[in-house]
Amino acid sequence: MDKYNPADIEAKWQQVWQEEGSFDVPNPEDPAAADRSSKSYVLEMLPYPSGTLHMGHVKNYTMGDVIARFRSRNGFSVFHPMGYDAFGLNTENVAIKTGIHPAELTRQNTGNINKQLHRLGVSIDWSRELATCDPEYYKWTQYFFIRFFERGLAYRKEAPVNWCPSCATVLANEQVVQGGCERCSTTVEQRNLAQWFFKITDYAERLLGDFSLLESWPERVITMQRNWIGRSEGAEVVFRVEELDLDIPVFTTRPDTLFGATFFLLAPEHELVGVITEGLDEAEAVADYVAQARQQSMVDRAMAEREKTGVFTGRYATNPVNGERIPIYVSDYVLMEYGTGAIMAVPAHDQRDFEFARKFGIEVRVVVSGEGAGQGDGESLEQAFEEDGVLVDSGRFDGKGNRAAGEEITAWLESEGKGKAAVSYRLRDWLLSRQRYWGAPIPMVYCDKCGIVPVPLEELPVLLPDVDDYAPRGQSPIATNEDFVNTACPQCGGPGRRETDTMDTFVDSSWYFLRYCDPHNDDAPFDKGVAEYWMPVDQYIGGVEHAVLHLMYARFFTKVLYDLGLVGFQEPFRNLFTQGMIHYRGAKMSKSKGNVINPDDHVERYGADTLRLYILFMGPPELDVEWQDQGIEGTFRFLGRVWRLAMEIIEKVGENNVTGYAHEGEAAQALVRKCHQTIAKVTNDVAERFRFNTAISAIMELVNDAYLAKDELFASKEGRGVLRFTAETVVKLLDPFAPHVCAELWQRLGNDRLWLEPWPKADEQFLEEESYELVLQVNGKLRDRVRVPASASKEDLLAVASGSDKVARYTEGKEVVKEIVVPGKLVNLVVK
RNA sequence: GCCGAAGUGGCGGAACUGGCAGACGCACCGGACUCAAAAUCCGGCGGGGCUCACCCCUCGUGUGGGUUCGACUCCCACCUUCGGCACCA
Repeated sequence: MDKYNPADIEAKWQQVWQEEGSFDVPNPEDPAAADRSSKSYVLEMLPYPSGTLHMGHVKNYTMGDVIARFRSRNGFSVFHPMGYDAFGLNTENVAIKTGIHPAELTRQNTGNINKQLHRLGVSIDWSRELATCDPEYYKWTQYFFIRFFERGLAYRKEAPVNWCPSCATVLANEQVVQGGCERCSTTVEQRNLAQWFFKITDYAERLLGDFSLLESWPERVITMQRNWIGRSEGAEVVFRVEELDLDIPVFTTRPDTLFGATFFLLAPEHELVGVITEGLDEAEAVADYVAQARQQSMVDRAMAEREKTGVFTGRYATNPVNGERIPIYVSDYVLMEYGTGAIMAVPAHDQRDFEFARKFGIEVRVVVSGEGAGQGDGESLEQAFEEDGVLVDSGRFDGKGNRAAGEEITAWLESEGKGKAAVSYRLRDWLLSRQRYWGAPIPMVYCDKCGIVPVPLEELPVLLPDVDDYAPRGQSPIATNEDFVNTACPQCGGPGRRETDTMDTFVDSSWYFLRYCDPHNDDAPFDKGVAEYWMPVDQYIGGVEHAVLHLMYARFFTKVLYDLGLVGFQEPFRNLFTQGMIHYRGAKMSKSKGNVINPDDHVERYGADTLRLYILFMGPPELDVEWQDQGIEGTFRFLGRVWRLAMEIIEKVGENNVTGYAHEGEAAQALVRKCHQTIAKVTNDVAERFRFNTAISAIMELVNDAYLAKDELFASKEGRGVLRFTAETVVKLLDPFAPHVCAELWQRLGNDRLWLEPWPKADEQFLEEESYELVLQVNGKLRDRVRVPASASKEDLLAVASGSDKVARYTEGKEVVKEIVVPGKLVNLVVK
């Protein structure tokens, strides 16, 4: 008997798949007329080519491959493409260090990943492979940028932005994690810079509302996006500055507390700070405070525990509900980026305002009275009362519930022209310009006469020029390339200067799933009809770390494309699965912790099939799991066991000995039944639940049963038929997980291409057992088990129960007060 | 502080709709094969107790309560771990 030798087997089948293009799917001739019901777009998040794949990638692509292969064998036309998120800082930083051109590094890295994916046996349509750094790709990224610009969805403005001093570039809000840079953790600084933004805030409402269009997304991802968008309902209320002809609007979620406003606050960056203090004695102190506030980092400013600071402006505002004059202060706990940058302060009912008022000796006036802490006056209050209650000291709204009163007050203000209901979002616009080299150039030209002018669409792509030095200096390295920078204004033909910033790589990855549909199209980013045919992605798989980054950006992009009439759907990913991470030695794998496991080593030692199988067998795919060095040994042993079982059957049964299967005899019948039960379980686990770990364990059980029964079964003709059927079933079921060894065994069993073979179907008649083990309980405690025929009636079961000696031992001399009979399961006698 | 997920043998995990807790795998122990070892095949493997190899009893799914004939599963409170948000008005 040949030994199980994964190296030979895997190379052999990978070559077949590559030469035959086994997983390539052509676009339909007439996409509009084509039947979409049998297509399935299976997609894993595309890799960033930073050298080699790590275990997280292996898990990601193996899971996707199992689903793709499973669906394919279930009759779906599976669309399973692959590409590379090839622009970006990692590559650029390596380029700076080594002096090798980023394009060359990318070529090496993508080539390497391509090889690794082939070695893992992932079933991909390689004819659609793409890299986002190819001009044929980023041409269309630039094209979208211009279309966004024309719609007013891409704009340039000067604003305080996040600056990472280590990466020497600005970052989007989503890329700042706990005050640090997402990539390098360096503390992010605030700088006032002119930058390009996408107006994602215009889509806040749709990004929230369209969750209803999704079929199956993890609840926590939706929650994370909800939190990130941070929608708050409330009111915009206008306060008038005394003596000046100035109205300042504020946003509040608590219009019910308006009568308790005892002061007014402006953010230090508020444009009216200078205006209202002009000519006053307080002007200097205010200016000092503002300057101080500006120097603070965003992290420091965002600390909730910090003591409140502020300064009086010398001006007063008029409260629109009661005409009261309240002092205007400037304080850094008011954020310019949220709401209107100004707030009304109600110290009795907002903890932050309360702290400020106590420090500055401002009146605390209770206007909502509630249970417990809500009793008492402002003087005795120890902290703000933020709960619901009844309004007091609020004019004609006294005695009303605060929630309802809030709505009435808002309506009243609206009729007076002093306010209106309003919604505010935490979400900020997406800052997409980067002062770095390795990205798609922003296709814009600055002209002294015409201003900002987009490059004409027919002149795209704006190619990324070569430079000598990629080191970041606060502006993109391409700014030093005069040939690139100097150009003619597309509008007036006069001298113009090109934009030298490049795009955030998240722009590139916001539409790649569309390009796969039509990757070689030179005339358009994609053919609308073809995209309509394949899209949306039926199953998207990736890491949860992209919950508010890639996944939200891609949703936004798709909605804009929908509005532009380029696609007919509003959500790109119908179903999302987020995989858990693989930990090693108690921590997530990272180079800095030195606990990285290289997949290549394991492929070399055990083969791709073993690695794939182990990674899925470790635990439920959505949970974080711990890599165990000895664990993989077990899966390798299992594949060896499968191999020996199949080979023994091939040798002893012969290729065409018995084609069907009979099931005379108890052992034969039991094994046939087990085969069908396993088919049913594996099918359900893979299709409905993505529970690959239990699917694999079910196959292991079948193999174990076959080992125990085989010596007896080899003796008879029926037995041999059953064994052949068992071997074929195991191979068919294991194929999505371990495709190479299964393809090989399938061939040795005398068949052809396994990946074209229909998925097996469980025969109902074998699923039902003829008898089962009935559990007998007394007062809910297990006392006996008895085998009973499946057809037994409730009465029969009761009779069995009372016939049991063990049960009798516990019911003796007691009164049976209740009999619970669950056919198929148990009988429970309740006694007193 | 708010929101969410998770806590089961020595370990990873199973038990899908409340019904035999611990499937499957790892580790460990024993047996077969062998001159021997490895590999392989077979068996055992939560704790405690007993008239201790057979059988039987009892406790046991983070902690404390509750609902139920019956709870790993449902409800309440708490503890721990992980993740998200957090001076967002």
